[in-house]
Parts: sequence; C-alpha cells; structure tokens
Amino acid sequence: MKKTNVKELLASTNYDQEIKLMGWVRTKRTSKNVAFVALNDGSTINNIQLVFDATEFPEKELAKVTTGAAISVNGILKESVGAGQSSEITVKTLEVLGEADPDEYPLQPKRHSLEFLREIAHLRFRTNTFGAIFRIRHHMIFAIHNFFNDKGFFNIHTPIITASDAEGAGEMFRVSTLDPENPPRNEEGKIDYKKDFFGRETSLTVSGQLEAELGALALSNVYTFGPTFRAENSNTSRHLAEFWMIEPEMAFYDIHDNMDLAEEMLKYLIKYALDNCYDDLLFLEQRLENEEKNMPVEKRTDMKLIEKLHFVLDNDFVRISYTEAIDILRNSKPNKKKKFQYPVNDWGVDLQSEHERYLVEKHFQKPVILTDYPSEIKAFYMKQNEDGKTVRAMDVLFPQIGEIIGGSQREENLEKLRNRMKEMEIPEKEMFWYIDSRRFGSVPHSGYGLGFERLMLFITGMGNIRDVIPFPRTPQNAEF
RNA sequence: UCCUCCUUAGCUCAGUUGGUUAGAGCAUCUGACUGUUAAUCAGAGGGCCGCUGGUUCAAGUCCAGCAGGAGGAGCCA
Repeated sequence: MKKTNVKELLASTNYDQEIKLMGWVRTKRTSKNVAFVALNDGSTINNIQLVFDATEFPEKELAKVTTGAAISVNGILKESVGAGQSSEITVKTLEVLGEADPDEYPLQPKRHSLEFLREIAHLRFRTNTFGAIFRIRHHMIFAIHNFFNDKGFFNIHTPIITASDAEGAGEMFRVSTLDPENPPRNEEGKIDYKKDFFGRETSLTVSGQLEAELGALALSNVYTFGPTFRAENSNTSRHLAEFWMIEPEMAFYDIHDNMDLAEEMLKYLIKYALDNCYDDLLFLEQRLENEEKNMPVEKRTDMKLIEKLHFVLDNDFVRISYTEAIDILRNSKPNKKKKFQYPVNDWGVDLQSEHERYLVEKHFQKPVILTDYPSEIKAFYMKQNEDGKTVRAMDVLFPQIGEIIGGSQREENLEKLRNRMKEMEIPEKEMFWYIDSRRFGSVPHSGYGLGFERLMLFITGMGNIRDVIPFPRTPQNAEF
C-alpha cells in the first residue's frame, strides 16, 4: 500500500478507508484496553491520533512505542469520537521501525529551553518549535526565488572561494591546502602563498555583491542567494559566522528604485509566510505568549507575532535621510535627558544600536529606511552625492532586529570610484575587473544585501539567530 | 573583544542570615484505570550542587581562578 502523510490525512474526510502511515511518536497515553499515540511525520505542525486496541497488540510490541520511536502503521481513518480532533486512525497493524530508549532519548513531551535544544541540534528538528521554524525557512527560501523569478531576475552563483580581500565587509576565513605545521616560505621568510592551491591567498567570501554587479551590468537584474562567511568574533543573538545572504543587483536602478524593491520584497515574503505557513506561525505565536507569561508586563512584546507581521505588511516604511535622523535623535527625549549611552551631538557620527532602536521602536514605530549616510562611515563602492559629504546608502531597520538590509546605489563613475578607492587604500590592481565594469558601458545601478537569518528572526519572532538556522556556526562552536 | 548575569536529578527550577540524611514538577520504572488530549491516581529509583583551589569548626550557599552558557555593546546581514 502507498503511504500517506499526516498533513494529507488531517485534511481528509475520506473515512473508513485503509491507509498506511509512518512517523515518529510524540506521546503515548495508555489505559487498560486502549492506547493513544500522537504521531508526527514533519509534514505539518499537527499530530494525528492513533488508536490502539490494547487487547489486539502484544504488550511487548506496544511497549516499544515510546516518545521518539519511529513506527509504521496500517489502519482505518475514522471520524473521531473523542474531543480535540476531528479524525483519528484505528490501527490494524503496527511495525516499530526504530526504537528510542526512553532512558536515553533526551526529548520529552514537555517544554525544553532553547539553550538545551541548541546543544542537541541533531535532534531538535523533532520538536514542534524547530519543525515549524524549518518548514517556514524552506517556504521563505522558495518565496525568495519566486519573487525574483516573477520579476524577471536571474539567479547567479558567485564564488564561495575568493582571492579578493577588498570587499571590506569584515574578517575573512583563510582557505588553504598548505601544511599548517610547516608552510613553504619565500626569501623574506614569509609564508609563500604562490605554493598554495590557487597560487595566491584565498578566503571564503564575505559578500557576492561585487561579482553580482558584473552580472547586473549585462543581465540587468540578477540576485545571489548563497552562503556567506565572516570571521568576526561576534557574540550576539544577531550574528553568525556562516549565514545566508540574498543580494539583488539591478542595472538602471537608482536609490529610490532600490528602496521600492526592498520594501516590496520584504512585504511579499511576509505575505507569503502568512499565506503558506499559518499553522506554524500560530504555533510560534502561542509559544512566544507562553514564554512571556512569566515576564514583567513592560518587558512583553506589545504585538502578537501575526499581528506584527500584518502591521509591517499594511504600513509604508518610513524613509528619511541620515541628516534628518540625526536631527530627530539630537532633539529626542533620551538624548536631552542623557539617557543614550552614546549621546548624539555632531553630524557624522555612526548611529549606534540604541539610536536605531529609538527611531524604529519609539519614534516611528514602524520599519525605517535610512539613506544618504556620511561617506566616511560607508563602503567605497557607494555612489557619492553632489554635496561631497554623503553617499547613496540605504539601511532598512526593523524592530528588535535592527539592520535587516544594507544597500546602496553604486558609484558608476570611473574617476570618482578610483579616487575613493585611493582614499580608502583599496588596491586597484587586484580590483581591475571591478574597475573595468566602469570603464566599459557603465550605467547607474543599485543593490542590497538581505541577511536571510535576520529575515527568519522577524518572521518567526525568535530571539536568537542560532535558532533559525539548522546548525549555527559561531565563535568557538562548529558542532554537528 | 569588552561589560553583566547564570551553571543544583534526564529536563525545568526552588534551596532562608553558611549549620545534621539536598527538594519540587515533569520525564523514567512498577501498579491502578474501558477514549485519552503535555491524561489522571498511588509508589519507586535517580545528585562529585560545572571544575580547581581558598576562607571557616562547618560551603550548594562566601572568595579567587578556569570552563561552558545567556543577555547587552562593538563589527555587520
């Protein structure tokens, strides 16, 4: 018989039909003559109830049906006589595929802390919470490709191993096949990377943007969606050493087109989650509520998860310049009362987390796009404004998460780009290919980077980025 | 990397101003129960109180160091 799955069965009213089903036991409740098993196979957050007539199954066999065990059953789909579910399965035959020794199996039908589950990341897929998160994660990956495909964008794979250390986006992981115990040395006594696999120093990519620009300057609209590696010693709930980033890059787009696209994309993704992951979102919302029950009222989030998603969907993002933001912050209550750890006085300072949070969570209470930052605090490739002081950067700031997107219109003018590279001491020779893109058929173009796991934080309402990626890589941790 | 906090049973936690045999709930095991919903009821087993050292008649409790974890900051997506 062909096997079915829990999701299909729960949606079915095709009663009294024989079915075959496999999955993992979540809980078992027994009494003298009847046993109930909640079975889950990952197809949905919901379990289906299996009903065993205890007199028809050997006690020994039923005893192996414990939390975490994998079983296969044949049975009849019935309209349920009990409360709490519309249908259930009267089991006719049982096969225990894989036992789970209850003395050893760490997951119980009870609440576990996220920290504990992180330590058993190989098993946490089997919990309701992580089942929901990773189903949503899949849908978001799919939705991103859908969004760009529908708009005529082309996905390109940019290199994961790169020789350019000029991307300027942080510390990099070295890639080498040299013997670390005894590396070859040159005449100066330094490590001779000419003898390394690629004949030069190479690292894992910190961004696919520069290569994506090359694609955009021929295919017009492209995007990358790949792994990204940063060797920063960041120990926060918002940073990973290995994460996934979406980087669209568009020819003939100015900063405003860029912002429009970013806002449209984020809203599309939120709507996609609401339309396709409602059960899982509802579960996560209830989980959050239970979590916050023990917290003081002022610390609780003021909006429920689904409400919050709708709120972002239904409101325009605020768009203001860095200069306007500085004015707001300078005249803000916390600044005047010296409540900021870093007071805002002069134009030109970089905004701290507390400032971004004030703007998003207190002042505007909705997502904010900040533009036109001082050129000193931004990357070399951003388009310089006429004022000579600012660049056409844009950062999309979300509540709780902070910067979810960072992007800009790119500098397409050859001379301006070269001057900026000189100022920032970026070696022109190594970057000849990037400069060539401005020498031949250069056009105005723009792009941005979306941190996929930060999007996941927002969609799922989770608090720690380590809980929205299956196997997080962070400083001092590469387990599993 | 910096600051703050945490580490007690398989899990989640309590443990008073340092004071005899260290507690609870859940899980596990045994038994009861004719449909349960994280079932319920009765009973049982289960602890180098993170590690090392110190103070003290006496340390889960105080002090120092180390390890692991969390929150915040910086770096950024």
